[in-house]
Amino acid sequence: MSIPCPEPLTGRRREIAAAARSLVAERGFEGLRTRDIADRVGINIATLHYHVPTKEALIELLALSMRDDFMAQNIARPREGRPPVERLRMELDDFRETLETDYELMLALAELIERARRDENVAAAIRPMQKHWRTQIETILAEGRDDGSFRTDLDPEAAAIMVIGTLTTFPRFEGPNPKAFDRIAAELWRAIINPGRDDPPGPQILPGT
Amino acid sequence: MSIPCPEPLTGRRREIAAAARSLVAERGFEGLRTRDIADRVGINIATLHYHVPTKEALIELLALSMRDDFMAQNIARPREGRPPVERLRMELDDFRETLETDYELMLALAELIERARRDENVAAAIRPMQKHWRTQIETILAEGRDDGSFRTDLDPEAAAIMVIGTLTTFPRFEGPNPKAFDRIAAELWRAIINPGRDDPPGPQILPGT
Amino acid sequence: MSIPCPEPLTGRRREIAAAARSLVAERGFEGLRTRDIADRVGINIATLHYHVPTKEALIELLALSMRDDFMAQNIARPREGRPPVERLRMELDDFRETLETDYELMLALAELIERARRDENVAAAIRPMQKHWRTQIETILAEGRDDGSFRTDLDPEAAAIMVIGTLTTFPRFEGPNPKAFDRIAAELWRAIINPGRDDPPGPQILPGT
Amino acid sequence: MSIPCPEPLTGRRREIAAAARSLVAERGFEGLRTRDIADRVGINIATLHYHVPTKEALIELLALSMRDDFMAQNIARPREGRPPVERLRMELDDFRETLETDYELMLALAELIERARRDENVAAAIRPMQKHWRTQIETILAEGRDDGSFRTDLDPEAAAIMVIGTLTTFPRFEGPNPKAFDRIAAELWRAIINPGRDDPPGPQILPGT
DNA sequence: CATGAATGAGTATTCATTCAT
DNA sequence: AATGAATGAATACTCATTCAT
Repeated sequence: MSIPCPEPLTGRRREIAAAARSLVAERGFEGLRTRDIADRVGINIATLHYHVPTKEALIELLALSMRDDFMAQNIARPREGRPPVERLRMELDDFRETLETDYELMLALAELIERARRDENVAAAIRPMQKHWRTQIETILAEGRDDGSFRTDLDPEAAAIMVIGTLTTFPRFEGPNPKAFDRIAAELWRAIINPGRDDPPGPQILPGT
Repeated sequence: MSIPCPEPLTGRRREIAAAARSLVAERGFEGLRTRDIADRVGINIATLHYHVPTKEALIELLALSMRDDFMAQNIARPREGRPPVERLRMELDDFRETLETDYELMLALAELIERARRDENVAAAIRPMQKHWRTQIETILAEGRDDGSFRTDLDPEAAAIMVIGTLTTFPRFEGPNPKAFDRIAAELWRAIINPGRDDPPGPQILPGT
Repeated sequence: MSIPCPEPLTGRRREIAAAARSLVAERGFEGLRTRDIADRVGINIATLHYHVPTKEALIELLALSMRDDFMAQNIARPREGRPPVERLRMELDDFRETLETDYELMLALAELIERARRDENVAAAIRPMQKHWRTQIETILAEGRDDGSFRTDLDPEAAAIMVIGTLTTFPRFEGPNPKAFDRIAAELWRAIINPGRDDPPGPQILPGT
Repeated sequence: MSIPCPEPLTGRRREIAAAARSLVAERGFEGLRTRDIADRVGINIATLHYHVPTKEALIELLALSMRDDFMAQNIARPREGRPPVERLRMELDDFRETLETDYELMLALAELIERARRDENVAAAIRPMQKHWRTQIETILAEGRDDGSFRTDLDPEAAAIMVIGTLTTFPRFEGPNPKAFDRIAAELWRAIINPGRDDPPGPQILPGT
C-alpha cells in the first residue's frame, strides 16, 4: 500500500538524507547548505555530489525519505478490522510517539510542507503522504459516525482537516511536550466522539498513553 | 491594547514592507531577495538600504507591519459585551474575510511563523500577535463553556489550539476557497457548541455538510 | 553599411572586452576565466558580473567588439570608384597592417572562428563580418576578371576563399612576420592577375608596402 | 619516412584515442571531458586513467594518433617517380577523400592546430605532420615549376601555404561538401598551372565553374 | 584490468552591503 | 533621497585525479 522510495537508500545516501533532515529541522530550507550536509556526513562536497547530483535531487531524496519514514510508522501497527474508536486512538498515539521519538522529523516535515507550495518536486513527493493520512482519518471518522461512536453530525472531510490541523499546529505552540499533547488529544477526542452515547468510548479514557 | 509599530511606516517604508510581503507570499523567505523588493518598489537597491539598513531590519519591519495589519482586523469590530457565541462567530467571520480579501497576508504569515522558530527577532515581533489571538479565543471559549453555550467539558486552552490549528491549516489543503472554509467552520462550530442546549446557538446557523 | 554593436561600449565594458580579447589571444577560449578578466581590468569578479551578466554575454560582447574593430579597418579607407587591382592591393595592405599593429586581434579572431562552429551566438556575431569580407573580395575579383586585370578564368567565389584561406592560414606558419607576409601576398597576387596582360598591374609591383 | 607512434596503440588506447577524437570534433578542446571519453568507450574513468595517466598524455596520444592517420593516407598511394602535375592532382584527391570519408578527422585536426599554439606537447606531435605536408607540397610545386607544368614565377614556399590555407579554410565556409570542394580545387589548379603551356595539364581536367 | 568512492582546487554566479556622487 | 558602481563572502557545481578493493 505504501509507495516506496524508488531507489532504496544505500549507506551514503541514507546518511546524506539523515544529515539533510536534521539540518532542515535546525535551520529550515532557507539555511540549508550542501557544504554543511557534507560536513555533517564527514565527506567532501564533491563526494556529496557524487552520490546526489544536485541540490534539487537532494531535496527530493529528503522528501521521499521522510515520506517513507512517516508512512512506515502508520503501517507498523495493523489497523484492519478494528473499530473506528480504537483506530482514532491509535492515530493519536502514533502522532504522540513520533513527537516523542522523532521530533526532528516533525519539524523537517513542517518545513517540507511549506516548501511544497512552491516546489513541484517536493509537492509530488509529499502529496501521497498527505493524501494517505487525510484519507485514513476521513475513513475512520466516517465509519465512527456511522456506527454511532462519533458525533452523528460529523462531516468526515472537514473533521479530518480539523484533526490534522490540530495535531500539526500543536508543536508550534507547545513543542514536543507529551503532557501538553495529551491535553490537546483529549480535547480533540471530546470534539469528535458522540456525546449522547451511553457506553464509554473504550476501556481507558483520555488523557493517557 | 494594540502594540504599535515603534517606527511609523512612512511612505517608502510602507511600500517596501508591502513589496516584501507579497514577495514572501510568492516565494517564501528562501527566495526573498532585497533586489527584487527594490525592483518591485521601483527604486535602487542602494535606496532600499537607505530606508531599511539591513535585510534583518527589513524582515523585522515586515513582521511588525503584518502583525499590525492582522491585529487591526481584530480590533476593527468591537466585541466587548457581546455573548461568546456571537464572538466566536465573529472570529470565524474575520478569518474568512481575511482569507478572501488578503490571502497574501495569510500566506506570508505562514512563512513568518515558520521562520520565527529560528529567528528571535521575528519571534519577538510575531509572538504578541499569536498570544493576542490565542488569548482572545481562549477567553471566548471559557466564557462560552461557563454560560452553557459551548460544551461543558471544553478545555479552553486546548480548544483554542484546535481552533487556530484548524483555521490556519485549512488553506494548505483547500487554498482560499470560501465555500470550503464554511464547511470547516461549520464543523469547528459543531465541535464546540453545547449539543445538549435547547435553544439554537444563534440567529444564523452556519451552513452544514 | 556596417552593423554596429547594439550597445556602444562604455568605459568599463570596453575595458572588459579588451581584457577578454588579449586573454583569448593568449590562452584561447579553453583557458578563458572570468576571474582573470576581472583581474586584468583591475576589478572584482562581482563587478565584472555587474557590467556583463554572464560568461556567454561576455563572449558575445567580445565577438561584437572584434567584429566592429575588424570591419572598421576595412571601412577606414574609401574604396569606391577605384579599379579592382588597386582595391585588391588595399585589401592585402589592410591585412598586413592588422598583422603588424594588432596581431592580438588576429589571434583572438582565429579562436572566435573556431568557436563559432559550436556557439550559435558567436556565429551570429561573426557571420556578418565573414560575409562582408568574403563578398568584398568576391566583388573585387569579379570586377577585376571582367575588366581584364585578373585571370579571365577566375572563379570569384572560389578564389575569394583562396585569398581568405591564404591570408588567415599564413600567421599559423609564420606568425606576424611582415617580410614573410609580403612573399605570400606576392604569390597570391601572381595567382590572380592576368598573366597575358601587357601593361603592368599597377605602378609598384609587389612585394613592398 | 613515417614517424611512428612510439607506443603502439593497443586495443583500449586505440578506442580511447578514437573516442577523444570524435569528442574533440564535436565539442572542441574546450568541451573535452575525460569522463565523456570514458563513457563513450564504455569504461570507468579510473580505468581510463589506468590506460592514459593524465589528460595531457591523452591529448598527446590523440595528437599522435591523428598525425599517424593523416600521414598514412598520404603514404598509401606511392607518388615516387610520377610527374608533379599528377602528384598535385593526387594531393588534392587525397584531401577530397579525407573530407568525404573522415570529416571528423579534419575537424579535430583544426582544433588540434589551434591548440598547438599554446601547448608545446601538442605542437611537438603535430609539427612533423605539418612539416611533412608542407615540404611535400613545396617539392611538388618546385619540380612542377622547373619542368614547366606550373607557373614559371611560382614561389614554391609561398604557394605551399596558399594551397594548404585554401584547402584547410574551405571546410569552414562550405563544410565537407564535395561539389564545392571541386570548385575550389579547380581554382587552385588554375592558379598554379602554367597558363602558357600548350599541352593540357593532364588527361582528366577538373570541373570548372 | 576494472571500478566505486572520494577529493582538492577550481568556476561561474549570487547577494547583501557600501560608497562616492 | 537617490543611484551607479563596486565588493567580500558565499554557493552550488565541476573536473581531473587518486586509491582501496
